[in-house]
This record gives sequence, C-alpha cells and structure tokens, in this order.
Amino acid sequence: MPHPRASKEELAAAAATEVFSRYGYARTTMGDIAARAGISRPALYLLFPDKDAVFAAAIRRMDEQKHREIKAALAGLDGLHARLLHACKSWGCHGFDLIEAHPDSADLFDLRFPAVRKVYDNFQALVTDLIRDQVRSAGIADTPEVLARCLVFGMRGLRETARNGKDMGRLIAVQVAMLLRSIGDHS
Amino acid sequence: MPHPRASKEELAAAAATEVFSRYGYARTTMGDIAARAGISRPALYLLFPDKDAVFAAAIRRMDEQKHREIKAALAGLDGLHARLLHACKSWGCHGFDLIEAHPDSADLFDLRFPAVRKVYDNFQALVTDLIRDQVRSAGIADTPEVLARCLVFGMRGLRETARNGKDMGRLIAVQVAMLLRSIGDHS
DNA sequence: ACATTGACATTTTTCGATATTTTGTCAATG
DNA sequence: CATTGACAAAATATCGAAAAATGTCAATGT
Repeated sequence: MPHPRASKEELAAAAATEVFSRYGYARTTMGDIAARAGISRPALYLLFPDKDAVFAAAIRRMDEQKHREIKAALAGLDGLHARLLHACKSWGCHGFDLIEAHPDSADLFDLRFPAVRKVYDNFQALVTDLIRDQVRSAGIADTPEVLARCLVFGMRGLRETARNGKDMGRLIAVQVAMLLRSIGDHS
Repeated sequence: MPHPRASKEELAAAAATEVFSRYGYARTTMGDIAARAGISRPALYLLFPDKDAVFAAAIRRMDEQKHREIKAALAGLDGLHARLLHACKSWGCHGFDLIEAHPDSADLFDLRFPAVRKVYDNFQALVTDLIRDQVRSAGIADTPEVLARCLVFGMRGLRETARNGKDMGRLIAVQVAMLLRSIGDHS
C-alpha cells in the first residue's frame, strides 16, 4: 500500500492552506492550523518539524494545484500563443486571487521564503517547456530558460506595480506577445 | 533675471539628495537636511511645505541628473541596440548604486511615493522615445509606450529578485535583446 | 519691510518593563 | 504506540512614560 488516499500530512497541509490563505503567515498559529485540521498541536509537530515546513507544504500544495489546472487547460488549447497566454494569465492574474484578497497576506509572496521562490522557479520551468522548441528552431542566442526568466521578471514587476489593476490581463498579453514575436512565433 | 545660478530650493534639494541617499527617507530628519544645507529648519520649511516635498525634490534631482548622464552618453552611440542597452544598464544597474548601498534606504524605491513612480514613468518615456520609430516602421500592433512599459516591468521585477546580483547586467541585456528582436530590430 | 530663527504645541516615534502568546519538546495517558 | 496535557524558552503584544520630530508663529535682527 503506497499511501492512504489522503495522508495525514496532506490533510494538515490542506488545512494550513486554508488558514494561511486567509490570515497570512505571521497571523496564523500552529494552534489555528491544528484546530482546522482537527488534530492537536503536538500532533501537527509530529507531521512537520516546524512552522516553516507547514508553510512550505501549504505553498507547494497551492502551487501544484494551480499547475494541474493550467496543464489541464493547456491540453485543450492549440498553438503556442494561445497556450502561453493562458498559462501566464491563469498564473499571473487569477492564480493567487484568494491569497491577495487578504491585506495581511503579503508575506505569502515574500521571496525570503524558499518555498515562495520555488513557486516562481516552477512557473519559469513551465514557460521554458512551452517555448523551448520554438526558441531552438528559431536559432535564438539566448536560452529558453533565460527568456522564460525574463517573462517571469516582467510579470513580477507588473504585479508589484499594478496590483489588482484590471488591465493586468492586457499587460500580460503584451508581454507574452513580445516574447513570442522575439522568438519568431506567429501562431 | 530668470533665476540665480543655483536657487535656494536647488541648494536645499542638493543637500537633501545627499542625506536621503545616505540614510533613506525615514531616518533623515528635516533638521539633518537643514544642517547639511547650512540653513535653519524653519528656513527649510519656507522653501518646501513639508518633508514629502523635499523628498520629491531630491528624487527629481537625482532622476534629472541620471537622465542627463544617459542622454549625454547616448549622443556618442550608434544603433538602437547599443543605445537602448546603455540606457537600460545605466539606469538599472548603476543608476542607484549609491542609494541601494545603504540597507535602510529601500523606502527610496517605494512606489507609494508619487515622486518615485515618476522616476519609472520618466524612464519608460525615455525607452519609448528610443524605440518609437522602429516599432512604427515594423508595424507592431502594440504601442511603443506599452512595450516600453513591459521592459520597465521586467527591470523592476529583476531588481526585486536579483538585487545587487552581478548577473543583473546580463539579464538586462537579455531583456533588451528580447524587446529588440520582438520589434524587428537587428542593429 | 523682509528674511530669518528661537521657541512652542502637537503629533509621532522610541523605549523599557510587564504581560501575554506562541513555539517546540517532553513525560504521562489511554 | 499514537496521542496529548503540560511545561520552559522564546517571541510578541501591551502600555505608559520619555524622547524626538514635525509644522507654525511670534519675536528678532538687518
């Protein structure tokens, strides 16, 4: 038997995701998470070594779910442009609405957390995979990785500058279009 | 007589630039600035209505000087690629070294200050002017303004992520190259 | 008259000492 | 053996007093 249908860690991480999303990192206690998970606080410490580990698990959980959503949607889309555009809009615009809704949850985007940095790295990897073939075939000097990284930079700067702005989708579209033109894609 | 060679406001702004650059916004007092300018604190209030106005003047001063530097250097460069690359590297890498050297001066980059937002807007305008002709002639759907904005977003995200990283110059170069390829420039 | 400033009231920030909360780890329990 | 009540250490919140900074004005000097 590989794993129960939902491991205890998974259940606790799910509870943590809810509480962290609602109150942010600083304002949620291990007691809150344990209560939401229906276990005692020491039991939570048996599942994770410390609060940071719970946080990392919650972030990873959210990230994995978002990537599953994106990849499922991508399967039904044709053309690099449509696929990249959907990935970026889904990740950048709608990806973290729940989190950003709460003003105290800005710490969920603090790059000082390794788990948060990994969210950006994962998205960069996703973009890299999407554009790799086109970059190779177009004979671009820069690698797909570094081009993807530039796009993520742009989306991060955009998020900082135009947080919750409603033209965020349009600006992401321009960034995507720029990247695609720069690698010779016209799909 | 239009203006004395250096108005009192200008002298005070120069003093403010020094002190703000060294200690950041929060940790410099009107007394510090007045002392540096060699005037009394009430005299400083005669020149500017409040601390924010002094801050705005200092930022504007720095920004204008950096733009003068960039434009002077641009006059000696040929080709859009060389010109845009120099502008971006100068602005993004070396532009605010002095300020960023001090760990307490992060507030100098806080977008909540209108004067700081204007720094980004001014740089966006500079980039827009540089690329306008090429964008027009290449028949790109997006405007030069919005393309320049994307580049500024990217540089802002880069600054957040890779603060003081020594590969910042290279990443800026990639962003510049991406933008130029996307508008069909190969200079 | 006019530019300048010492001195003041008000607001903001800092500080320190105390109380509360939270974390992480047991030995005890069922 | 899985679970938890209870504990010590550390972090954080609280709060009143002290210090500092802001913005203003009447007084000063030229």
